Amino acid sequence: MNGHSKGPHLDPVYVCGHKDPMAVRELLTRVGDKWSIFLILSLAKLPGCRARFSDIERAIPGISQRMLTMTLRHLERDGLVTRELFPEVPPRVEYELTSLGRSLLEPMQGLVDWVTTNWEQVKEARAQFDGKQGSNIVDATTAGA
Amino acid sequence: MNGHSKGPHLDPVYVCGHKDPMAVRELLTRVGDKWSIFLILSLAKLPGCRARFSDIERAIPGISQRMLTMTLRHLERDGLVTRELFPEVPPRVEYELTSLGRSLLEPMQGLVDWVTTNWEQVKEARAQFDGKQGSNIVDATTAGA
DNA sequence: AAAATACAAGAAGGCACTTTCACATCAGTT
DNA sequence: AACTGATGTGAAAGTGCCTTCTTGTATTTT
Repeated sequence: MNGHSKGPHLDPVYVCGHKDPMAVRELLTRVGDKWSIFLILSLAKLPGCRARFSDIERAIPGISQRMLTMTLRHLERDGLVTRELFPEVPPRVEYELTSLGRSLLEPMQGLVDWVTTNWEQVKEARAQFDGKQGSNIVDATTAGA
Repeated sequence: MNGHSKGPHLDPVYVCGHKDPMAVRELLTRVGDKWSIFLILSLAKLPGCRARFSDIERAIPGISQRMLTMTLRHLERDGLVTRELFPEVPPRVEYELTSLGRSLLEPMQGLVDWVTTNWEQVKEARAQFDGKQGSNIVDATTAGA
């Protein structure tokens, strides 16, 4: 219907006969980088889903000014946050989740819940898998009694 | 409680006073790579959430054998898919979403729905943002009548 | 006058993720 | 005897994200 042409080096192919996987991957690419989810969930917890630059910086240990700036720009570009500059000195800038950004919180919460419920299982699966790799080389194929 | 030591270079810090953002980011790191979501959603659509290697390969245009193998290994390691090798010649291998993997489909569907509903808005926001950058240099600050 | 503030952009480098290409298996087919 | 099929591994190269460091502003404080 609408010829969507942009997107980060994604072939305009409808995978599996649907366009959903393509678009979902774009979303995951957008939100799955190192810092975006921290920004989104941090803003979500603050009153009015709003905070200034330095507040977010403090809320996310380890983030650099550069990455905070860049991540906020990306989210702003995608319409998920707004940026409001108050021309004071020193400057004050407030970021806020847009309604679009807040609408993303619901499905995000679904992921949060899934992780809360199931992450332990994932870690166990990893431990078991890694254990098998290192020590138990002998398997049914080679273990002909 | 349990000293989890592995994980992709993540500081053991509880961000925002919760551990959720950390774990969610781990999940997004896991599932947010270039191909994982295609694999998961492809398997989800197939009968029994099960398919062989070459079927998945055909279902995902552009994926290389190497990336398909590696992505499947990662998902297997995390307990999201199982791998069953039939020692035939030529070999046959079937992959299937585990119950853990299938439980992830529900929150994933939440993302799919959000994208279906809102992605157009994201694209519009991007277009508008990119437009402002290029041409409309003059803003309220410099435009003192 | 020098320092601190709050925010942000630029350059340079490292590292991780991806891609591409080649190679290996082993029975059945030509 | 060479080829094909189905799955997978290894090496090498490319690409882009992320980190770190530096520079900048204009006012208030010391």
